[in-house]
Amino acid sequence: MTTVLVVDDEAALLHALVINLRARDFKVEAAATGRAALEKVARVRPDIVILDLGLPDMDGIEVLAGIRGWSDIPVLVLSARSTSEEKVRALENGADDYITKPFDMAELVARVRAATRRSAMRTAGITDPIVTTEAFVIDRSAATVTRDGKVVRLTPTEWHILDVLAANRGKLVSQQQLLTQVWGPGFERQGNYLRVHMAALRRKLEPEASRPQYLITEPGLGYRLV
Amino acid sequence: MTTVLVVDDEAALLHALVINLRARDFKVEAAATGRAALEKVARVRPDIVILDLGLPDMDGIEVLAGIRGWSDIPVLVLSARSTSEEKVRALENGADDYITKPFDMAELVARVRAATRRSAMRTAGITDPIVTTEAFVIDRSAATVTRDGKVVRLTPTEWHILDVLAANRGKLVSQQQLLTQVWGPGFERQGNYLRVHMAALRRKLEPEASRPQYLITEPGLGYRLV
DNA sequence: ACGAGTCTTAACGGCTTCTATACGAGCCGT
DNA sequence: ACGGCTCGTATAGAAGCCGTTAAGACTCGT
Repeated sequence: MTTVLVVDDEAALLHALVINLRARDFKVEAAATGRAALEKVARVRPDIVILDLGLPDMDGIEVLAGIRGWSDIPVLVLSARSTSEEKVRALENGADDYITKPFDMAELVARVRAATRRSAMRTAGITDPIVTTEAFVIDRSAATVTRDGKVVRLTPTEWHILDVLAANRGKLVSQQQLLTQVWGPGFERQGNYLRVHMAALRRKLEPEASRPQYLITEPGLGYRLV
Repeated sequence: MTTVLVVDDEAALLHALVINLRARDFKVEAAATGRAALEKVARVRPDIVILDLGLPDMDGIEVLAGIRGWSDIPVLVLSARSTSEEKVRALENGADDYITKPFDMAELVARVRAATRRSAMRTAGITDPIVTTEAFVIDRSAATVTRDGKVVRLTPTEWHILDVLAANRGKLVSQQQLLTQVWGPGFERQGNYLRVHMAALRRKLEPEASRPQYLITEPGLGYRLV
């Protein structure tokens, strides 16, 4: 779940923000001073910060700079000042958005979503989705299977099937699910396709194709990768 | 240099934007209709789009959706409407920012900078600008390939393909992905383009063009650079 | 307006892969 | 023990995909 850190010293506004964001399925942390904000950013590691510039203990831009000194998380600035100088100053100092008070709650939430969506894209591709068993390794992003250090050549449909199974490793995947995912809708009756290609997969991946240890069939239901 | 595509049908406003952005060291392209905008996004590949929602030929949100269908570039929406419904609609549909007219030019430029800054972070940290294989070296920032110490001359399309593959080195890049990234949306069916240009690439880069070692084809799925 | 370089388009052959079918093995409840 | 059902295996022909080539269309600079 997305964690939002809200920084504001007005209790009423802070409360309103917390309530509204919680209602929209965000996990919310709150801070009322610049010092507390910096501390919480470091400790909680939120996915986004909503920062009111009018804080009692330090200048809002300083807080922003303090965050930007070591982190790239999106910061959405909130302020009563609407002059373009103020906006430009915040944006040039690393803010991702600038909203003037009073603001509309729906818009603010939409802007929070937009900012997190973009920053999530960045971290998305980093972790390679690799599924391992004792006998072989499936690299879903590279579309390769390695067994005993050697890449196993799979045909397109074999790969598709294995990919679906790997995506639900351990879980049971029904035949219908597999058929529609791999062949598209309308092939739900072609259970024999599955049998043929599962056999090919086992021949290539299982140590003993006749006694499957990893590509398990769940009679009457479907298949499972363990 | 950062390239920005400005989409607006009011000649005066369009001109003002172009002038101001050029003065701030942006490379600027312009479009006056939704259709022209979509075409230019695919051809020019700007780093950011400034999109006025009030276009004569199609709904601004449609244009936005048309871009988002295949590309992640930042889109900054411009509109005369200031209701929160409109803002939310644009932001939920993939807009990165929403500015209401009339707007301050300095603020707009600051917001453009903020959006490009964030999107640049994404491509910077992840992909190494230089990709090396045993046979040749790809310098993505200089757009050159070196083989045996000599620069290999590539045609624009060849380079574009190689660039996409290099950005995902080791990973499988599907044919559709390659086609939309290189030719733009609507070319997903032209698999033969890929065949022809991949052949040319291999002739120039592979030691043995008939037995590819680096530009690997994964039948039925796509290509991979190793 | 011309020419060099580039992209599109279409066709073909070779090879791999999928489909479709048939048959045997195993499991289950009666 | 037996019939019914599902699953695994084998195989031959059909279909699909890829690499290659070459010719026409196009773009650009001269």
